[in-house]
Amino acid sequence: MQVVRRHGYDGASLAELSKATGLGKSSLYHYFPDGKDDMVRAVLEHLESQLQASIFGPLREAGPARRRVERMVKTVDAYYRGGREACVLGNLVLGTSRTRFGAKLRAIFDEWIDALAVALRDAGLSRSVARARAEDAVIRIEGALVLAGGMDDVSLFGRALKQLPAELLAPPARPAEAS
Amino acid sequence: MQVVRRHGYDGASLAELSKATGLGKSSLYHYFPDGKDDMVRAVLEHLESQLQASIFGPLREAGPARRRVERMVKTVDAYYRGGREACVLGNLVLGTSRTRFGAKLRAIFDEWIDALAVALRDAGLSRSVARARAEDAVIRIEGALVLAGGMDDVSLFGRALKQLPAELLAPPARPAEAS
DNA sequence: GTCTATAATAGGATAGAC
DNA sequence: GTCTATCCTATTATAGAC
Repeated sequence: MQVVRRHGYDGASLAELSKATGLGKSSLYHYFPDGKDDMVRAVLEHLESQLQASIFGPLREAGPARRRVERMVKTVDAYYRGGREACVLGNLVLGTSRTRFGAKLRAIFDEWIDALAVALRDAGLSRSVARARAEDAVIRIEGALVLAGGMDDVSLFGRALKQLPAELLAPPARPAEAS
Repeated sequence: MQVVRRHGYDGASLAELSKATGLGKSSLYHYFPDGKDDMVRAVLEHLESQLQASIFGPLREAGPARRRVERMVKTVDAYYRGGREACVLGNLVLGTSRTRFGAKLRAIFDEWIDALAVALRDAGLSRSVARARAEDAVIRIEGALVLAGGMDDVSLFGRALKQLPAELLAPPARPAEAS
């Protein structure tokens, strides 16, 4: 997963995957007979259950909505190491890997948005506002990772994360925000 | 530029660059003696002057700030073809290309944020709020491209762009927004 | 400046011994 | 299940004719 998140699909060579896992190429092909595609699929499966356990699940649990959102922010911050690590998903939204793994990528993004929207509904927001803000949150997180990486300034990521709870949980009175 | 924006650095092979430009490999090496790095540097130079002419410049021109921001949004929408095209910059914020072109990437993002902050200051916002919101705008644009790509739903990009002017030009009274 | 041809290497993938 | 050895292709890059 680290290799894919750092190099993307095309940049993740078998040599690097071998080094990172400690497995020789033959062992990799033993576990993943279909080659690199198979390995990246496994990365996405692993990522999905990781996210389910650490982010999506907690967002749906009982408890104050603000707490659940703040917990997500903390977990996200840790997961991306404060903006120093890139996003596996963002990295695979590119070139040929996008068409290869499109369905899974979409599913994971969707689970994320859904789980966050549940928390926002519990905070009293309408279904459509909750959905729109949940999308916005993911947009901000992914965008902040890109900009923090491009500017080589992780404080951009920290600031974006810090703003999230207030923006997401604000009263739904903002002008252009449709119900 | 199209090849780089669609495939990223690692995915942009000389074969594709040759096909896209209509130049044979030898011709490419004639114009770009240092190979692919040279070509991508040229892409970034070209992109920079394109953006200066079509986005950064107009953002700094005289005229109502709202108009200037709306014009940027329109140009951005056209440039990314409504979310169907990826971002060259976002694509190069990855793997080895990030360290190779880091300085240029940072410079271009910075010019963008600076130009936008000028417009926002003209709208009456303080220097620090203008800067923070300008960063936020770039974050949203890049993030919306990632999510629209990942979800295969360009309407996410359209919606994010549509919200931008109002969010950027809102009165600076929002709670957690430092001066 | 462009072409054909060709290096030289890295990349993905497989064979077969152990 | 792991190892060494190897294949094949794509890739970056160069040489030299035109």
